[in-house]
Parts: sequence; C-alpha cells; structure tokens
Amino acid sequence: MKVATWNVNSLSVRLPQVLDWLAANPVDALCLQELKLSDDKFPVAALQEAGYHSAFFGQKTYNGVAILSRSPLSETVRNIPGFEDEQARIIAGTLQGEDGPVRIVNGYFVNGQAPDSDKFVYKMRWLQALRDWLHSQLEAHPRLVLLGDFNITADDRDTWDPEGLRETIHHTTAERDELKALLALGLHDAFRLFEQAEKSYSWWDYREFAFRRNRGLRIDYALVSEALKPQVSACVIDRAPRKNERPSDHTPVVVTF
DNA sequence: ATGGCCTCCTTTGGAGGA
Repeated sequence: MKVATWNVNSLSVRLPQVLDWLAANPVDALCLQELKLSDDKFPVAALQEAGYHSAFFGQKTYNGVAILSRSPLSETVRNIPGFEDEQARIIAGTLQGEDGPVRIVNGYFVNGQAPDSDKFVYKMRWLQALRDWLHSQLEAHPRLVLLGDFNITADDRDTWDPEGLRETIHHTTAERDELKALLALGLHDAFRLFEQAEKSYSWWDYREFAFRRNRGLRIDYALVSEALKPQVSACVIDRAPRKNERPSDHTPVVVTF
C-alpha cells in the first residue's frame, strides 16, 4: 500500500496540481491539509472522475483536511474526540489492505506562531489531546499510520539553520518533546527508517528563493506503528511539485508498506 | 531590516502561515 501526505495550501488553487500528481503517482490514499475551503466547495466530482473517493473535513478560509482513497474509508472520525476545537485539523479512517485493515490518521498540526503566543499554548494543548487519543487508537487499530503537516522539526537534521533558528517556532524543545512523546506511543518516523540524503526537507518559504537555495524544513511526516514498521519498504519526499508554477510551499511525502 | 511571499476575505490591507 502507498499512502501520501501533502499540505496543498488551498485546494481550490492546487486542485489541477493534485490531479496531475495523482495521475503520475497512483497512491492508495492521499492525505491533504490546508484545504482552505468549506465542505460545500469540496471538489468531490473532479476527484471521483480521477478514481478517488473523498472523506473531508473543511472550514472556510483556514485549515481543513481530507483523505482521498482508491477504495472508500470506513469508521471515519473528524477532529479529536472529546477535545473542543473550532478548527478542522484531523480526519481519520480505515482502509482495507492486503494484510488487513490500516488505520489512517491525517493531521494538520497547529502552527503555534511564536513560543510566547496564545497560539503556542493551543498548540501544546492540541498535541497533548492528540497523544491521548492516539494511545487508544493504537490499541484499537494496531496497524496505524499518522501522516500530515506536523509543524515541528524532529531534530537538527530537519532544519536548514539549526543554530540560527534554535528555540524559534517549529524548533523549540517543548515541541520536539511532544513529538518524542508521540513516538514513545510506539510510532516510528518512516523517513528515518531508511538512508536519506542530507538536507532533505518538505517545506520551503515562498520568500528569499528558499527552495532554490534549499533553505527548508522537514515538517511533514509519516509515522508508522510497531505492527506496520516491519512492512515499510520506502519513504520518500517528492520535491517535483515544488517546482510547479504557483506551487504549494509544501511537497508530498510518500510511504510504502 | 520591524522585510522579502502566498492565500483569503461579502477584501483593497490585515491575518495567518512557517
């Protein structure tokens, strides 16, 4: 099974690029973040014509997540049960694989803006709620993959400027400790299960020719559960869509198991 | 250099992103 994640930064703007990418990369499921549209505007028909079912959880202007899949998802969940949230950040569902069901959890993690801001407090609360919920999800669904835009660099390898950006947003010890706590539930960063090129990133600022200079961050991840880990055969970042006209600032990450 | 870019909004500049 191939599952991918891509923060598209507006599905309205990026739909043609999503369709092109799916035609060239026929994955079993594609997790999208930052749809920036309400559910009534979701392009169900265009994706259906491309051969994909859609499970989506949108909101106007900001946030919004979806899972596109070759076969329909079951047991879908929107946002973290029991955690009051105005923002659409989580969608989960189960796909039938050759070796049994696979639970797919797609997250658009909170940005947090700055470590001294209210948004950072919300980020920490959200991360703790996610961890509590995932603990029970892993018990119910041993074959689980958590994908999305995590908005955290796991360690210094995941940032173009570890010294200059130390303890700034996406780089704080508090955020990295939360990611470590997620991994401690029994999840593994699929990208790091394999030999990877140095300076591998999944996001580049639109400003300062950041992509051309490879000044980026790796903040988009696929974490696999213990049960899935032995079956993972690859995890790659596909930089190609970042070279498109009018690209998203993020690029897809694909995991194969 | 308190920036540069992109997307959205019953827009026309500010918020949010990362």
